[in-house]
Amino acid sequence: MPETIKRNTWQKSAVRHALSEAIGFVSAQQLHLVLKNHGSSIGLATVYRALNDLVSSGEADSLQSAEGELLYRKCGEGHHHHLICRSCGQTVEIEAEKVESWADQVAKSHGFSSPSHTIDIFGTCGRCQKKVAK
Amino acid sequence: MPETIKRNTWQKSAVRHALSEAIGFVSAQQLHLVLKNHGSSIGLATVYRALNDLVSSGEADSLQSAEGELLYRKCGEGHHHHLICRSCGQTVEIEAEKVESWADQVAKSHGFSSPSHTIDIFGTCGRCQKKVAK
DNA sequence: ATTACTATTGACTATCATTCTCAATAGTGT
DNA sequence: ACACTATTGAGAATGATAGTCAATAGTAAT
Repeated sequence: MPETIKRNTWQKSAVRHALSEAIGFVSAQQLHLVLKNHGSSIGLATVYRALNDLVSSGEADSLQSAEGELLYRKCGEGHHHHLICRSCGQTVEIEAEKVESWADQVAKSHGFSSPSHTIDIFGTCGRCQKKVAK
Repeated sequence: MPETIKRNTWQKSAVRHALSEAIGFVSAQQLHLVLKNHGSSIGLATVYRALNDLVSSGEADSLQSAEGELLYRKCGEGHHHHLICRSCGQTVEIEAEKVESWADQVAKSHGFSSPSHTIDIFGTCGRCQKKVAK
């Protein structure tokens, strides 16, 4: 029933592009700032909307930071998880087939259906470790 | 240096108690409502403060819901993870030693130090599956 | 008990990310 | 070019959580 036809706007492309330039995970606010600084007149609400679209179309991944902020990242194919640097946000995509199946199995063994999971690893990357040891 | 002596107040006990009565994870707001409904005059800010204390003293666990809300739960000993029902919030504590060590190993192999992780499994529990099939 | 000290409280305000509203604008197919 | 409507942007609204500060109430010593 809700058959809304999607349109392509320069705003959406701008968000897509800004996201692909970003290193690691970025927040909607950060992206908006970057776009503004580059002279764009895009609105904050639009950035949020575009980001939501990208996530639901599978072009981007999102996760919550420790502070509850939503962070976004352009992502490759398929299902995967992340190893994220706590201080600089640098991200490494990791595969976790074993853990995936473990999670599904645990859910089933407790009678839970349609399992999904949240698996993310945080740490301090090599570069940031050196910085701290200044 | 900051050596603040903790005091025991009926408010803290109330929060502790309300938390232990709760099934699964609950939000600070929910707890506050429950306490109010039971005639307590406790303030919302105090519930938040008490909850934070409980978490940092290890008496409770916290995690973020899909909507970014912080949820709390009284917890047993040691490090563990959760299997949570999406619709009723019922929680099962699960052990995941294999996954723990896997996570640490992945972090180390990428040069990340002091690893921590977020591993939670969501699903629909047996009871809720039946409800839906009404 | 009384007192002095200060951690804690509660009502309120502030913050901050995210979402909503709605009139104005701009893709899209004809 | 034209109508149709998805999308935009500015600002207001929401909602969770944190901060402020005077008043209150644990606590230990008297």
